[in-house]
Amino acid sequence: MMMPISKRKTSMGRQKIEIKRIEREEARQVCFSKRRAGLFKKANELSVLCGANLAVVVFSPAGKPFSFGHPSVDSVLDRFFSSSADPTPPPPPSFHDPRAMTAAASQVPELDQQCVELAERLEGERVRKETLEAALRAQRGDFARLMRSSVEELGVADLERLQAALDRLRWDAAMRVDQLQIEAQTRSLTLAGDVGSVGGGAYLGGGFIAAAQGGNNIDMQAIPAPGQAPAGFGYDYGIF
Amino acid sequence: MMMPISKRKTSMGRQKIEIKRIEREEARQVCFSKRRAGLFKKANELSVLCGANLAVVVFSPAGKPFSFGHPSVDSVLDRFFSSSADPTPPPPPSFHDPRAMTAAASQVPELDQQCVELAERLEGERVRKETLEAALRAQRGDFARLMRSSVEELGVADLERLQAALDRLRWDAAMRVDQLQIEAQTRSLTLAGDVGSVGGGAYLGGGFIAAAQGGNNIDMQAIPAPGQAPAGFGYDYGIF
DNA sequence: AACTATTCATAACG
DNA sequence: TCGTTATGAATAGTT
Repeated sequence: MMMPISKRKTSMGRQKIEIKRIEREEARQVCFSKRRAGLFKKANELSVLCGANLAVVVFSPAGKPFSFGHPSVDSVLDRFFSSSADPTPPPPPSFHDPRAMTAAASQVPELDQQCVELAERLEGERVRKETLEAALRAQRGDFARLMRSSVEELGVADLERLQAALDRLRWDAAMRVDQLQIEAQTRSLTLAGDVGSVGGGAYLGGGFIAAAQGGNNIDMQAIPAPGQAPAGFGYDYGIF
Repeated sequence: MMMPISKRKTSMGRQKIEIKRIEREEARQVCFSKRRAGLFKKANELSVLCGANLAVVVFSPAGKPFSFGHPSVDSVLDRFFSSSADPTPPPPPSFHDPRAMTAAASQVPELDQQCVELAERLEGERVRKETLEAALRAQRGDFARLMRSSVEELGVADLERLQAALDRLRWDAAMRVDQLQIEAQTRSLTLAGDVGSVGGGAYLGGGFIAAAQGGNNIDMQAIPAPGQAPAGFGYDYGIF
C-alpha cells in the first residue's frame, strides 16, 4: 500500500453537505446544472425501467425552464390534469367530436347530404377554431397568471367569487356541448345511430402520443432563450 | 484476511443493471416504488439547494398518479405554461422571482426558506393589493366575455377540454381556499420522512406522500380519486 | 470541463 | 412492504 510520495490526494472527494440553500451564487448554479442532469437521468431511467409516464419541469435559479417527459411532457400533464380535473363534470357528455361520425357515415346515399353538411360545418368550424385558439392561447398565459396570483394573494372571499365565476363558465360550456350534441344527434339520427360511444375514434382532435416501449421515446430539452417562447414545445393542444 | 467460513457474503450488493424495461411485474413495481422515492428526494434536494421551482408528475405502471412540486405542482406548471404561452408578463408585474430577495437569506436553515416565501408573499400582497384586485376584476370580466363568445364557436372536443380545464382551475382555487384556512396548522406538520404507499383502491387512491427536507414548503402527493375531495391531510374541503 | 475521493442510491436478498 | 448489505452511481470540491 505504497503511496507515491509525489501523488498525494488530488481531491477531497465528495463531501457531505447539508440540504439547505447554497448561498454562493456560482456554486449554486454549478450544483443546479449537475443535479438537474442527474434528476433527468433518474427520471429517464424510471420511465424506461418501469414503463412509467412522467414529466419533470424545472426552473433554474435564473428562471430558465427545463423539462423532461416520457412519452412527452404534454401528454403526461394532460393526463395529470384530466385525472385531477375529472371529479365534477355535471352534464357528463358521453361521446365526442362530431367529426368522428363522418367516417362512419355514407352507406346510404340519401344520408350523404348529412355528411356533407357536417363536413362543411366542420370546415368552417376548423377555421374559426384556429383563430379562436390563437386568441385563447394568448389569454391562457394571462389567465394562468390570474389564477396564480389570485390563488396566492387573494382572500377566501375573492377566491370563492372566482370559483362561482368559473362554475358559471363551465356551466355555459357544458350547455353548449349538450346543445351541439343534441343537434348533431338529431341531424344524423337516421345515420349510424349512436356513433362512437366513448372510446372509438376519440383522439381525432387530441393527438395522443403513442408511447414507444422498449426504445426511448423521450423528450428532454432545455429552453435557452429567456423571454422567448420555448421552441419545440407544442402547447398547441387547443385549450390548456 | 480469512473469511469466517460461516459468514459468506450475505448480499450480492447492488448489481449493475441495464436500463431497459423490467419485464417481471413484481420487480418492476418494487423498482418503481424505490426509484420514485429517490426521484422525489432528488427533486426536493434540487429545489432546496438551488431554490429552484420544479414539478414532477409520475404515473405508476398501474396508472396511479404521484406528484411533487416546489413550491407547488400547480404554481410551477402554471408558470411553465405561462412562460411557454406568454414570455413577456405585461402590466401585472412578475411576482415570481424568489431570487429577488435571496440575499437576505439564511442563518437558520429550517425556517429560512419559509420565511423568505412568506415575506415575499406578504410584500407582494401589500404592494400590489389594490392594483391587483382591480386588474383581476378587469381580466376576469374580459376572460369571461371571451369564453362566452368562444363557446359559441368552438367544437365539442374543445369545449370538453375547456370544461376539464375549468374544472381543474376550480379545483386549484378550492385547494387554495383550503390551504389558506389550514396553512398555519399544516406548516408545523410538514416535516416527515418518506411515507410509503398511497393507500386506496382502484386507480386513484386518496392518501398522500408528504416529505419535507429541511422544513421547506413543498408539495408531494398523490391526487385523489375522481369525485373525492383531495384526502390525505385529514380534512375536508366541502366545496364541491 | 475533467478528476477523484467520498457519500448516496439501490439491486438483491431475508 | 420493510430492513440489511454490498456495490454501482452521483457528485462536492478541486484543478
